[in-house]
Amino acid sequence: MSTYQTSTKTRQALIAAAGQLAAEKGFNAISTRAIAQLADENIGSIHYHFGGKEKLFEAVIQSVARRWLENPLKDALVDIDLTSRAGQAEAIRRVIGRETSLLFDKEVPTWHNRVIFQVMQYPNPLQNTFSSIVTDQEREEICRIFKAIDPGMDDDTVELHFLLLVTPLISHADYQDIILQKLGQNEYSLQYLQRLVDTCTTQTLLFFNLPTSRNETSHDSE
Amino acid sequence: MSTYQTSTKTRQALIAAAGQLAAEKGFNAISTRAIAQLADENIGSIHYHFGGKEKLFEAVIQSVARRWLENPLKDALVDIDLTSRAGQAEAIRRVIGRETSLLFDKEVPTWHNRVIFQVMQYPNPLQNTFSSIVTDQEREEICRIFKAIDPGMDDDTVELHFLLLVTPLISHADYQDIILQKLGQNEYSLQYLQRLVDTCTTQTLLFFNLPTSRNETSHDSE
DNA sequence: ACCAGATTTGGTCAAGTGATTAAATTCAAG
DNA sequence: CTTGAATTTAATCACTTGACCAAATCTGGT
Repeated sequence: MSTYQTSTKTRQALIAAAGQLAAEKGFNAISTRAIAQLADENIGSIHYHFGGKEKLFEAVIQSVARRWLENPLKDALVDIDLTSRAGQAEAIRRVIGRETSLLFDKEVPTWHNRVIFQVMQYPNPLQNTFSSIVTDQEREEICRIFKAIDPGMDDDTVELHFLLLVTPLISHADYQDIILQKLGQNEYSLQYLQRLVDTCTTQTLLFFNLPTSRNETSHDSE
Repeated sequence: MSTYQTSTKTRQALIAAAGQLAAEKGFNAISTRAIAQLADENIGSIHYHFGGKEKLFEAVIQSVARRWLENPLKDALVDIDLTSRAGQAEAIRRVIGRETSLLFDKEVPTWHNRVIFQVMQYPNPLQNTFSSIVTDQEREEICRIFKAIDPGMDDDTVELHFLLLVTPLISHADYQDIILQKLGQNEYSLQYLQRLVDTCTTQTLLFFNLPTSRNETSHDSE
């Protein structure tokens, strides 16, 4: 009747193991046996708990997506007046800040980000799952900001600026290993992340001639 | 004796097929049989011509890297005076322009870029192959530019700006399929690429307070 | 036309694949 | 403590994997 205590533990172990391996080798390249072994669970459990390999992968995506679902971008922007230049600048700042927090939160297992990008690389069913849950809403909100900054902007240009805003962050998550190797660190330092956020923000604000300081309207560098 | 005509044709067919499949599913997820079938060659040929699956993959990387090897960044910058603000600006312009050409050249099979990023995602032997051939030199040249722009810049900051310069382009190549889908096109239009280049360039030049027009020297006090 | 070496072919091999299931085990509720 | 459902286990299924090889075929030089 009721569920066992061990049940959710087994599920979580399998999800974590699958995510970890998928992050490393890609979803196409991992076997149920490898997952079960890493999770220290039986192979049959995958079929029992999830109904098969593919369903397990769906659960992995859901698990990763939860972080975004719990922090809707819309909520973070709800108090902002997009008609003022200062409000627009603040919106840009929050978008970059929030995305950075979500991507580089030290609480989050390192495989989370990589799983996302494994999935987004090439059209596949899992990609649709994640897009429809997360990416689409994000894009919509961010595009709304750009439309407010320049109402005459055509759709392609909006998409371009959306991409220019998020790709540096995405790449930093995507290529975390190589980048950290070059930086000689084993995780992004707070200073580095702060500088990343600041530089991205400033570049965007400068480009749109928005106030770079929260209190002023004129623009100055550094 | 001499080699047969069909030999290189077979090799090329296998490399192309392997690249195509690796672009789609990743190097870890493709089989020699699938490669041989797509190439319309016999499975045994892979072992005969390359000595095994892994060696074939090495050849794929070599094949992709050739484009960069034939266009060294150093050559593109050889006539630039990095001590002048105008020269620094021109250097930035050339870096972005050249990288865009290399990445989005319509002559190049679409699988080339994706293979690169499949390989760069996670530490593996193929990654070292590509890094040592291509990435390391690129980074060194670009970092030289930033050191010229601001000699006081520390190494981490140089790396950061190196990344901010190239990641928008890389992501555009990396996530080509999703982006094009959103743009409703099947390849990047010249206008879009031009706007991408211009925007990236302008953002960087504005940030470093470099002259954004080729004829001016600098339009601000320093 | 002929030959020697280059290439291709089709097949075998052990190892690994995902799915499935019956049997064994564990646990919460009565 | 008993009971019956929830969970775990280990084994089997048909199938694919990369490597390898001996035989067959092809090709360029003579």
